[in-house]
Amino acid sequence: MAPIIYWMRRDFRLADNPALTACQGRPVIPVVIRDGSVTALGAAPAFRLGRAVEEFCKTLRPPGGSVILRTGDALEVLEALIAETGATKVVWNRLYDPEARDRDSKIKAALRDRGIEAESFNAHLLFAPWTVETGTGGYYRVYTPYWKAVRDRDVPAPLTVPALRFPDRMPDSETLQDWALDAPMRRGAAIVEKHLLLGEHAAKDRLTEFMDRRVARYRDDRDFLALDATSGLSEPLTYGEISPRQCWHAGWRAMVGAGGKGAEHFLKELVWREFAYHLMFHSPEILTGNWRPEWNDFPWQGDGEAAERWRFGETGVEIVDAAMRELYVTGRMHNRARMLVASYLTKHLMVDWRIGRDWFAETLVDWDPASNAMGWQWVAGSGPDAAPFFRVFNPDTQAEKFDRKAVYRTHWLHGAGARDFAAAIPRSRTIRNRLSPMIALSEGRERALAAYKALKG
DNA sequence: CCTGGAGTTGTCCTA
DNA sequence: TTAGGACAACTCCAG
Repeated sequence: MAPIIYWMRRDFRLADNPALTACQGRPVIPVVIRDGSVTALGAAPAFRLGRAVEEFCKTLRPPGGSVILRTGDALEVLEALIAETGATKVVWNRLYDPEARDRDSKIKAALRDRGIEAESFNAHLLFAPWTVETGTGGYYRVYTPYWKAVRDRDVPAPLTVPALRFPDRMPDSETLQDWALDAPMRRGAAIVEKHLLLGEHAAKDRLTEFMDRRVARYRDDRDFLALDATSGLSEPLTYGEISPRQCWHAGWRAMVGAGGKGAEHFLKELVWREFAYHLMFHSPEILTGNWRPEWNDFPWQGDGEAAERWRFGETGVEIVDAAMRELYVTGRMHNRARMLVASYLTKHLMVDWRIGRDWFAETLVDWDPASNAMGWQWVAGSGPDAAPFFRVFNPDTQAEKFDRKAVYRTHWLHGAGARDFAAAIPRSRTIRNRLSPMIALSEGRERALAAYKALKG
């Protein structure tokens, strides 16, 4: 019986996996292709992708199955595998960024031209971007109406784990060692590794634990930087180790149960992820340009000393520096801290939001193109449904509110986190403590607001 | 077509 | 000490 090729990209799970489920009954050949979309990844996302592949291989059942690794143009790799194995069908779960859509649609057409079945599925999102539209047929530019439009929709129940079988002889494969996806991380890899939430089992356990123990307090506690009060699920969601549908149904069960308002807020956060994809699909320029073109005239600062000090937590503003260290050591950052450091970079330092976007793309293990671009433009003020520009975060006020006892700052500036940071950064760098801020907080605020005012006038 | 309510996450000053 | 209003209009979106 001819095998099916299952092309894996961001869906490293067995449960609720439509493409994998479509492989039932025939021998399946899972393949990961190192094409341009992989080589273009930042250091942390590339490293994390490799770990996702490795972990997925361990969960494959029955044992004996494996994931085939190949390098090259995706269509050429798939065609080579078809020739080698006699496969007659290729399946995958869709991605929604513009480059992937362009690549995948061409591949689908090319395969079908050659008489190969090609089928793709939605697994990465709750709501395919084109299925949500305003009353007049446009796309949503404001979150709340988007939320109201989708919150009561039926979401299909998650699929169960399919029964798989593999060909008697698998095609040749490269190895993860060959790929060396962790190489750009250098000595940081071993440190970030300790903080990963890795694999399908761990993600499922985390979701269960979150719904059992944390979600009821989510609304009240999620902003406190030193608490483990958020879901922490962005990372496995990015790599598809858990599906948004699994999260959605768990959230709904909690909301009608003991989770209440906290669970509702969790669902809204999940829908922010959907909204980001909705925007990226209908307005892909959000990835690269100021979504509001008037911001093209804002005097954005380029990549200089200010940006470099920001990246390595040397701004002299403790809460900002602590957060930047958290990012470097763990590959993640608390949601509120992300807003705060983004506000500081784009407003107090007036550095172009794209410089921050790129650093996050380099360092976040939960990096997602849609959420990252939307988040940066939201804070910078240049995006859809953005915060008003006068809404400038004051790092001192934020620290007083959300890190009152300085537990977070102390950990990253003077405690175990500081030691991890010292061990993670390039050897060529020396840690500089007690730096003076580049600009006083009030002065930075006034300067940014003045530049904004000039823009409007 | 018109109308009107509303808009994730803030800060600062004044009374 | 604390609560309320200003900050800026503007766009979005449903009815």
